[in-house]
Amino acid sequence: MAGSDVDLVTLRHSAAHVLAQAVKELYPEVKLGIGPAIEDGFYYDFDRSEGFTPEDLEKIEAGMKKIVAANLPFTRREVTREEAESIFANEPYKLELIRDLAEDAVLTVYEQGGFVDLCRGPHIERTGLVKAFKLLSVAGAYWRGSEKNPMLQRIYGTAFPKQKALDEYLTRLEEARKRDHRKLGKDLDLFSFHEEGPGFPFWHPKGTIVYNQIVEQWRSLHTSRGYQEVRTPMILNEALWHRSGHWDTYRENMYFVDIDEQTYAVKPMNCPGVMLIYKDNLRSYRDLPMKFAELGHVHRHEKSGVLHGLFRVRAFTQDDAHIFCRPDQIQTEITDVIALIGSIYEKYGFKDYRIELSTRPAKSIGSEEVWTAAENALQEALKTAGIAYAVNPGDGAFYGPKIDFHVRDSMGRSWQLGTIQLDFSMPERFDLEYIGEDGKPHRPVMIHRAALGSLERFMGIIIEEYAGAFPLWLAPTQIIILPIADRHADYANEVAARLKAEGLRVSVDSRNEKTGFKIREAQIQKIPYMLIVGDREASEGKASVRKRESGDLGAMPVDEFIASLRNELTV
RNA sequence: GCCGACGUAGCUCAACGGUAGAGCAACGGUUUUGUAAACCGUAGGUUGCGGGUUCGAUUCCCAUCGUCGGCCCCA
Repeated sequence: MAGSDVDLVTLRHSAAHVLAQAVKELYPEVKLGIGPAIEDGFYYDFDRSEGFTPEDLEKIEAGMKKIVAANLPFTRREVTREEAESIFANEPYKLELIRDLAEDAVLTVYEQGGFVDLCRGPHIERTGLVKAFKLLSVAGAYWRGSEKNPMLQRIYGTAFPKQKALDEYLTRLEEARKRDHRKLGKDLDLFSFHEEGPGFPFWHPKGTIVYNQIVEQWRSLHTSRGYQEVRTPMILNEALWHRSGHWDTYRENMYFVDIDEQTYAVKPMNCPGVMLIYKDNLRSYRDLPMKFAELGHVHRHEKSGVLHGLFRVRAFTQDDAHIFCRPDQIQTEITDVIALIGSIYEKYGFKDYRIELSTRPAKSIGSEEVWTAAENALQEALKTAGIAYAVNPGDGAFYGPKIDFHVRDSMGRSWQLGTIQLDFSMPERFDLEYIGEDGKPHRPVMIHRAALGSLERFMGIIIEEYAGAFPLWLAPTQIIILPIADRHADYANEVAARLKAEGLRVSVDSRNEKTGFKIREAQIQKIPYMLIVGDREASEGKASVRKRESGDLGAMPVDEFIASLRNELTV
């Protein structure tokens, strides 16, 4: 398997070279950036003032087909720095790359059909091997990934060894589009966005039911593990944010309001508010750990270009919690949090997740010693728990290092959900204390953590995960009752009342429509169960059950149906 | 924020310089219906918002807001 992965990478990298060759042949004035293979394909960056139109992409694709048909050999050649500089004399970006290569680096170029590119390789043998490829899109991308650099035109494409694999990939893209949460959110009437508040989601009744179900599950798991739920204010005065360090490190993402000649900030994070709760009482070593959970609605002024449905919004609810503990409790606490997060994911079928440890970022607060201590503590906790993890240098929060949970969904996509952040700085800044066994004040440690990350993003993820077909416990409408004709409405309402009495979410479709039509609509609305009731059912106290996934299950007594739902809900 | 594309009825789309059109949904009627779409009719839009060009703009130009695909960021 590993072998074939490498081949795919090589194939795509070579396809990127073919793309660059085609572009250079069509538009010789274009300057080359870089063109690597990426997870699902490849891209190549070009500097061209006019950009590329979809028609240009078609021409380029045709050019690539010719190059593939010519079956040109790729040849590798080692060159001296001087040779390289002369070959790429008209390619400023390549020259920059050459300049930045280590003194003793071996420079290589690859050539096919007169097109030469600076490249480490490897490549496939001949262009004819690029059998199945397609250019997908064009987008701006900063040279070397920095917004300080010029923006180049990036052409994305993908390539596979066989046409069948390419077709399957394109079908998969199509499938992913069908389950896009933005589309399903509209189709299923879950939420909306409006010009009046870009990036601020509006939860409709059905979406709110799903949201509340998630919260209910979250809440019961937390209270049973000793968390105490709190709520802190949405806006707090400027002084607090200076003290927390947000003013200096996070201000550009914050909203402010001026009232009574004071500046208030809308909270972008919940921690400073919770600090005040901790400080409101004298704490004993016996009180620790204290675990304050908060479904905190935070606002962050994200740049307009990054907004993306529910995945990236400007107001969201973190399933936050702050654990205040003694230094000797860090490991147990972190181990507990890891276990809790795992049990929350399990309910959604997310069993495949990986953990990453992120260390001190460039923009941060706190001393070197404190950071090292915090990073070591997290690492120790992970090692003791025997959990494998990768390290992301420089990716931590400004107040401390963190562990992130990345889950893989049913479509193989990865999402960052949970996070555990260890913080020695904030307790320092807020001068938090607890009285130890020795009767003297000591500094507690704070652990910030979230399991779902943001309820909004999580909703987006599970909408796509389930393609809108929520499991019974989450479904906005769990059961819809479909009376065959007007004369069955009373019986339908009677059955509905019995189900409602059981706490089930049920509705009755008594419209003047044919049963086939009502079933079709209920299927499109992805309602888990349909109960069809007519003369036969009414006379026997039964209901014909139709399940969303498996269709007609036949008639059964209403009690029996209720019992089976009870059973399904407790699994 | 940056690059590019796109905003037409509740939804999905058409018309692309000459008085804005379809399907679905909505509403009214007929039908009383048995496991994924009955039939007939009615209504619905200062074409995102603001300027400009033109005899005339949904169509061309400018600006602005929003959305989409990426980049930089990020829960």
